[in-house]
Amino acid sequence: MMTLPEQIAEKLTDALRAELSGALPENFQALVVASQDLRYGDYQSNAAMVLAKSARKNPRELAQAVVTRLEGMTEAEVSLAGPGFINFRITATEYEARMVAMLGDERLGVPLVKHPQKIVIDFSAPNVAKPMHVGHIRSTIIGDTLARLARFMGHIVITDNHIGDWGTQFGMILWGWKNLLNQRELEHDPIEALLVTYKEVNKRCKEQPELLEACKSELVRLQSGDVENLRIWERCIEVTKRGLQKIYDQLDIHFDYWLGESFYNDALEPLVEDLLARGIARESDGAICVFSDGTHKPKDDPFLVNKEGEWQPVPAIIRKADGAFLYATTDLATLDYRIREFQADSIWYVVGAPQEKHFKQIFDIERMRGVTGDFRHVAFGSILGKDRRPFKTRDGETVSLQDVIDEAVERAARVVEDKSPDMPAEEKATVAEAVGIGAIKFAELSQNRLSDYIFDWDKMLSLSGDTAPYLQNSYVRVRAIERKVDDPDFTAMLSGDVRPKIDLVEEREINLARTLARFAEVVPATLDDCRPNLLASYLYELARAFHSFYEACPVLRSTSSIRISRLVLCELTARVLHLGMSLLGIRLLERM
RNA sequence: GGCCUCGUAGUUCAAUGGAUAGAACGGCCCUCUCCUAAAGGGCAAAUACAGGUUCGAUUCCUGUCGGGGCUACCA
Repeated sequence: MMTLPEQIAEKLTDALRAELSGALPENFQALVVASQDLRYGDYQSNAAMVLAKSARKNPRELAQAVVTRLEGMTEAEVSLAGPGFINFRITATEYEARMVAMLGDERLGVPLVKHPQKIVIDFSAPNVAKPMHVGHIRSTIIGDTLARLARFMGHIVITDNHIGDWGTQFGMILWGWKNLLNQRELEHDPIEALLVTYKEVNKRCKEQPELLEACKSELVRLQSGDVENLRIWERCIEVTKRGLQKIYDQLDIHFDYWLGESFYNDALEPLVEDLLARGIARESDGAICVFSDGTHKPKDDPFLVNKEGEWQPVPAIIRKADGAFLYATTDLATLDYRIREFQADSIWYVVGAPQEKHFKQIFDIERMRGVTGDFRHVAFGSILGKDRRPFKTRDGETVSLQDVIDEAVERAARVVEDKSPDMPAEEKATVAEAVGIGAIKFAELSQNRLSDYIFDWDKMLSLSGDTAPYLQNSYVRVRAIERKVDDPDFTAMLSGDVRPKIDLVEEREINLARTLARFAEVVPATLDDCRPNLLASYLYELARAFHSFYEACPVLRSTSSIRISRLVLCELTARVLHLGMSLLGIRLLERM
C-alpha cells in the first residue's frame, strides 16, 4: 500500500508531465507534504512554483492547469491557492478506506524499504570500571531507537556495544586494585567500588608523580601479557558488564555484540603496517600519522586547520611516538572488522557532536584505502548544566544514569499512589517503572538530537504535558473502552471475519483518522533523517487527537452504526500507539 | 586566531525554503450524576542584530554580537 502523499505525488507528477511534456526532467518527482495548517487542506505541493521558472510559465496558471487535470481525482479535492500552491483535501471516503486497509495490515500502512541494507549501529559504549552517567543517555536511547526503526523498516541490523575496555585508565585501576580496593565493597557494588578506587588513585597521582610511574608500569605489564594483571583486567570487565547489563535490562535495550576496544588489539599493528606500506601513513615527530591527501578543499579537509591565516596539518595519529595505539587506530580496525566479518553496507556511529572531526578523519582514511560503505556519524548535542556549561553537579560529579532512573521511577510511583491508590502493589510497581523510564526516553527522543540540552531533573522526569504518560494514558483509555465493549460486530471485525463499514462524520473523527493515516509516512521519514523526534512528536499529536475525540465522541453509548466506526478508530489508535511507542522502546500499559 | 555549531514566548523545546511561527511547563478562566480529569476547552506571550538571495526566509548567503565544541601524540 502506498502512503497518501506517495499516491498523490504520483498522480500529480503524471499531471505535470502531461502539462509540461518535454520541459519536465525525466526523473522528476513532485513533492507532496502534509499541510501545516488544515485550512489549506491535508496535503500540499509547491511543485508548480518550483517548475514555473524553468518552464517559463506563470506559477498560478501552471498550478491551475494541473488542478484542472486532476479534477477527477477520487481521493482528494484539489484546489489552487496563494502564489501557486496545489492543495489536496482528502475526502472522508478515502480516509474510511484507509482505516479499513490499516486494520488488515500488520504494518499499519508503513512500507518496507526497497533496498534492505546490513547496518551496524554503534551506540552507548560506556567505559569499563565507570558507571554510566547522564552523558550516556543520548547515545544509548537514540541508538536503540534507530536500531528498532531500521529493523522495522526491513534492514538487517547489528547492534554493537563498543565498550572502552582497554584505555590508559587501566594503569590506575590495576594499581588501585592491588593496593587500595576494598574487597567487601567489590562484592557489594563492584562498579562503584572500582570507581571510588580509580578516583582515589587519580587524586594521589596528582600529588605524587612517582605513583603515576607505578601505574604506567602496571599498564605496560598488562599490555605485555602479564598473567596476574590480565586476570584482574578480565574481572573488571566482567563485573562492569554485569552492572551495565542491569541497567540495559531495565531500559529494555539489547546488544547483539559487545566487541570492545580490546577485541581489536591484535589487528592494530598489522593495520598500521598496512597503512605505512601503502603510503597512506607516514612517520612524523616519531609518531605514525595520516595526513591530508589533498583531495578536499582546505576548508572541507579534516586533516587541515587554519592557524594565523595558514593551513596547518592536523594528522590523525595512529601510533604514538612511544609505540602505543590510539582511539583512531582502534576505530579503523573496528570499521574494517565490521565490513569484513559482518559484511556491513552501512555503519552508524551514535556519538556526540564534539567528535565530528574524528569521524571525518576515520571515514576519509577509509576512502583513501578504497573501503566503501555508507558510514554515518549520527551526532547529538551536549548535555549542559543550568549555566550552559557541560553538565556537572555542584561538587563536580556527574549524575549516574542509575540515579536518574531510580528517581524517575520513584517520582512515577508517587503519582501512581496518588491517582490509583486501589491498584494492587505489584501492578503499581510495574506502572511506575513503565511511566518513569518511559518519561526519560520520551524526553530524550522528543528533542532534535543535534540541539544541546539543558539537564534538569524536573524537565527530564516530568510526568505532565508532552511526556510519555500522556501517551500511555491515551492507550489506557482505549483499552478501558475495549474491555467494556460488548458488540459482536466488533469481535467479528477484529478476527477479520467482517470488513467493517466505516462512516466518518464528526470533525474530530476525521481529524483522528487523518492523523492515524499519517503514521505510514512518518516512520520512514524518521529513519531517513535519523531523527526520532519526528516520530515522538507525531505520537504526541496522535494522542492529542485521540483525547480530543474521546471527549467529544462517546463510543459505548453511541448507536451501533456509529459505534463500530468509533471502535475502529479506537482500535487503530491503540495499534499505532503500541507500534510507534515500541519503536521508541517505550512500554504501554493496560491500566494506570 | 581559524573551522564547526547554536541563538525562537517568562522557562524548556518544535517547525524537508511555504501561507496567520507550533507545543509543553509556569500564569489566568471554564468543564467530572458521562467509556480512567495522568483528560478536555479557552486567554496572554517569541524568530539576537543588520544587510542580501527568493514569488515567499526561523530555515540559504554575508557581517556584527553572544553561548558551546574542535584545533598532532586522551577517549
